[in-house]
Amino acid sequence: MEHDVKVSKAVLKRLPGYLAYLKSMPDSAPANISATALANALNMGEVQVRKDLAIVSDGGRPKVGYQREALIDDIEQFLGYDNTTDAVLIGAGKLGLALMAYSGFDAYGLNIQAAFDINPTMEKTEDGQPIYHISRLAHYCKLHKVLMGIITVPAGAAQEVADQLIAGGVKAIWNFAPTHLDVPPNILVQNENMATSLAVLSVHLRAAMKEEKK
Amino acid sequence: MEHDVKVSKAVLKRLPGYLAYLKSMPDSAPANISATALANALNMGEVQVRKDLAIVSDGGRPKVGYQREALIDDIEQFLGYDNTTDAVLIGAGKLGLALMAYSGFDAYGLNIQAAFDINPTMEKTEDGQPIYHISRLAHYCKLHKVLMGIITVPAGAAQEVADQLIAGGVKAIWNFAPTHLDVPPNILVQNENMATSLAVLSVHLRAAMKEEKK
DNA sequence: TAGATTGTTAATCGATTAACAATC
DNA sequence: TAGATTGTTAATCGATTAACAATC
Repeated sequence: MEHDVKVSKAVLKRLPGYLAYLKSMPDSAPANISATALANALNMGEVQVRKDLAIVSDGGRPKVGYQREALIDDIEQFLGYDNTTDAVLIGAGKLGLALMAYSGFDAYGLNIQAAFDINPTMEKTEDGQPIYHISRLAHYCKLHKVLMGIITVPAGAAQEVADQLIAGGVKAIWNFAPTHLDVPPNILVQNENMATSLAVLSVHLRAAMKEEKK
Repeated sequence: MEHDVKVSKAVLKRLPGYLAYLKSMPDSAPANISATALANALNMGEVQVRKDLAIVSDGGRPKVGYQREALIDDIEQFLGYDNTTDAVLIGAGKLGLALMAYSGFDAYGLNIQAAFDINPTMEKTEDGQPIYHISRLAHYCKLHKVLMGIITVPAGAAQEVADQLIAGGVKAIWNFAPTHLDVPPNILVQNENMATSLAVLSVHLRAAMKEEKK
């Protein structure tokens, strides 16, 4: 388990897939699983899987494979799912409130403490998280040492919100607004942009239709 | 504008970014824009931007750049945003209904015709799109020549839904369920998996905190 | 003309895949 | 021992970046 190695984003994005598959296996399944089996199940190259697993695990045994439970733990630990990250969310609209209500983030160690909005229409969410006016954002982040901000405001307001978050000491931003954010190099912006997915789908569809006509 | 060239996913994912930026410019801005200017605004390499633009546009003029309006049209046409794709959505839960209600997809030429659910609690969405029982899915897709399916059911039901979609002739699947889908090679699955984003963010945060302690 | 900007050709970089030796 | 599986080293592939010639 080489923790100080720089891991590429490509690898990081594959790890949750392994994790989900391993967790989906019934308890009655064998206690061990080989990289080969994992690769086949997920339609991936077995060498790639093996290399990825080598990063998070301290090794499988030839002819036996990896211990399933241990591997799950290793991936979760590597991804930091075992200790909680506090986050705030800005933009208590439909999407924002849906994310606040989503309970599944617990499993990833993400805890959305509070929401902020320029015009809070209620004091608390359904689940009791407070909704504050956006003017208190930076101060709140500093006070509670919040490290992650989730932006679900309209595109036009996103940069301003990002600036406030950074002023408050936030180190990572999960950006659902369909716009580019300008941030210092030490701040990570992860864009959750549906437009990019739609672009890929749309072009594939057109190509598929052309193919059909032949 | 080389349409038959195979374009990598990496390029496709960058195009919406250019498009959004170009569209966000005020009408009062100059009619021309250079790849250099675009690159600076989006913090990208200028050669990369120029190469990407060369794929969709039939060329800019040295010393002048690209015509902004024409470039917007070219990108939209390339991405197929100019002609509508019909889609169905399966899983009329919170996320599913939020996507149905989102009006912004029009801009990408996406039209979600109908929703399906294993247990439809209402006949129509707020906006009047019908919600059918899932048993009618494959038949509906065939009848209406639907090419895209959007899966927002729980992970355990996703594969079954995907199979039905493919049986109905769907060629592209937008998968919001956090699970791997097994599909034939000519079907495109685009995964919208928050877990992958969270993995990237989580690992970055831990590294940032380590850095701080030094 | 000079200079900004384009588009192309070549070099670099990084990630994936293939080949193979080590091990249980 | 034989064979499955691991982990590593080398080769390939693709994408990004750098260098440069073309053009308005």
